[in-house]
Amino acid sequence: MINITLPDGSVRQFESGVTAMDVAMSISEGLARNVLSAKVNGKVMDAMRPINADSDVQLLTWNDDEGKATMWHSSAHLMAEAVEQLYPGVKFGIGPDIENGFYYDIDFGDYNISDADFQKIENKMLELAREKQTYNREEVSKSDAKQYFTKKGDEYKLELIDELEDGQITFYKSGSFTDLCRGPHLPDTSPIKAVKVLSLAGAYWRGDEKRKQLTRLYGITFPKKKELDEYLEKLEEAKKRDHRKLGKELELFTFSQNVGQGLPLWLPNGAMVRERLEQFLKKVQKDAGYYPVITPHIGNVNLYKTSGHYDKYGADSFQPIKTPIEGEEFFLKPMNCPHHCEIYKSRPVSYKDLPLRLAEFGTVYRYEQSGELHGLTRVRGFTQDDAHIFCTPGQVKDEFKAVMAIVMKIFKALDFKDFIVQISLRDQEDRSKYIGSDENWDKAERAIMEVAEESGLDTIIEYGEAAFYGPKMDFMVKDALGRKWQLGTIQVDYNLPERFQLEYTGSDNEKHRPVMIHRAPFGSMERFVAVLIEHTSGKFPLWLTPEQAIILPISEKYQKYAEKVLKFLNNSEIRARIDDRSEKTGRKIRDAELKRIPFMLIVGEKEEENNTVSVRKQGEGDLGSFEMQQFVELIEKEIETALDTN
RNA sequence: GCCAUUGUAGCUCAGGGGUAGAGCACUUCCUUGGUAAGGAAGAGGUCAUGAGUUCAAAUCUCAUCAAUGGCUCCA
Repeated sequence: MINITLPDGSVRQFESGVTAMDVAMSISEGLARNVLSAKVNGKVMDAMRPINADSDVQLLTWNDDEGKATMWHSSAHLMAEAVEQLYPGVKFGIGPDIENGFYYDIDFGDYNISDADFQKIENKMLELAREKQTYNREEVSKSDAKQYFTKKGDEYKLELIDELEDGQITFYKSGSFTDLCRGPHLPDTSPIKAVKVLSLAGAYWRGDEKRKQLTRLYGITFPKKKELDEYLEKLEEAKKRDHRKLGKELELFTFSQNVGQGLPLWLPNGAMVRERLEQFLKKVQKDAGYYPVITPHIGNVNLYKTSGHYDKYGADSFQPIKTPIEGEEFFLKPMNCPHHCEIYKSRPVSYKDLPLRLAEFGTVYRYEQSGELHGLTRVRGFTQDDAHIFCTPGQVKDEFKAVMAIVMKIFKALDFKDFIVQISLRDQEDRSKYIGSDENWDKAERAIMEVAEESGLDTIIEYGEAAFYGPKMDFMVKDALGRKWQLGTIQVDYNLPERFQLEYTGSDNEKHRPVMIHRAPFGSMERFVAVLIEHTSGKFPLWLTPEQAIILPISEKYQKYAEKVLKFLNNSEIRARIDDRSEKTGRKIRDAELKRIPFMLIVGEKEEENNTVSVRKQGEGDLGSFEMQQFVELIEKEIETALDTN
């Protein structure tokens, strides 16, 4: 007999070889029906795997993330089986579960699959799922595994097997499909009641663009049809918050083929939002001891040879522009740091001048691959809220912390709560991607790790994500569709000061090398505004929004009074306008609501008599009657609360 | 850059080898209306661009450009 400990601490005795499913059955049949897999001593495995020793067992259902993962991974196998039956001879890459569903990378050979095939695949999957196919685990020797896939002619699986150790290889069979797989899987296909093949995309085998491109089929499954419908509806809702859609509707920005791909044109509304963000940060930076600088949009090629950008990115940049007579070459600047280094060098620096903080909203141009461009989040010309802090090695930590405080201040002012702090370090295996000595890198990485530790923020570490000149701390947020984007970034750099031979005179009267901190709290104005649009679905905070209030006269008779109200608001620095169209009030309200104007001031006979305004808040409705000064105070208070970041 | 899909009025979209369609937006007129669409009339398009097939191309073919979903990349 063995002891099985359940999550509530209770212990039950079973014969050795009991399965998690048996355990579930002993509790209730209903529970057993919902079990997808089980966590045994912290490891997720098949509910049908025998347990031979005392163990902690947690039964996993659709309510557990791991349970969902099991279901989706099994669904990937089901989709593969359906595809194999419909298109015999296809070969399979990998088919994992992902955050929302699963995918399978498939080599369809000559067949040109398109989304017209989805329905057919879905129907086949449902048909197979109804057969209640069991997922059978089988341990196989390396040679048997290779023999199976050699016979099948699946070179992708053979490549995967080659990298596995003999004795560690398992197959899972379900219906007519056998896959090389670690598991775990569902007991059988019966929980899969609703399926959707979502999209298809090319995906390089093993993520290597030099290798063959397979077709990646994305899908998702649910135990209930209703849940699938809800999921699809949620996706539709998310699309409504897409910044590209809202950017058009609210007239924030646009693109023109005549200007060029990835080169955003900011419309007046968008420019107003962006300018206010810039003003906000400028004030914060002024208080934090930054000096503004301004540098040109191009720089001599030699500047980038010095910085190392030329070697690293020269071939993948917009190519240099040349002077007609001398033939001198200039790059559109892809970064502001080389220019700022030259500013540092413009005069001798004493340790008393440090930290020197040079800030610039610098527009940079990068040649991004055409397939990568995406609304305002990935563009070819964008403005960084850049600054470079030159300091002594001893000042690095305090400066780094001060920058983090600025990032937090901004996130708080804009109510960004959902962000990930990522520490991006060197690739542990391949160091050829980086410039600078190991010693400098170690110093920089250590500094960031220490600051992160002391900050108490939850951080994740990603190896291989560092910039080529130094490690960084990135602030990541998700967009409406769950895609992750990097916004703010703070980078510690010992390398560029060396390349540019930056120096300061210390108190010992000797020359020393400063350390550079690159930082951009917003990251890029374009990307930040994009994410802000999606997070607020276009309802910008009151202090940012282009129009804070709109005055809606009930009829032309109250136009004069409306003008009086407007004048009062303008004198109080409130951005407002009158909707003087010959439309009914209901219509004016509807249009203002759709334009996300925070406050609607309805004025008619009543208001004119009492010298008041009727206030309606966007998305909330009627707030009642206010005196003008009262309304101004309402707005001022809301802004003050939002910007009170201390 | 690669794979797939798409490109018709300012926007959202229907249509489809034989004279270009709708709703909204826009303009004018009527209406002066109290918390999410008042009414009428009008104007607006080389059907992304270029070539080819055809008596005839917005429609079929090819190329180019751009957009969308991914992959790779991201200083």
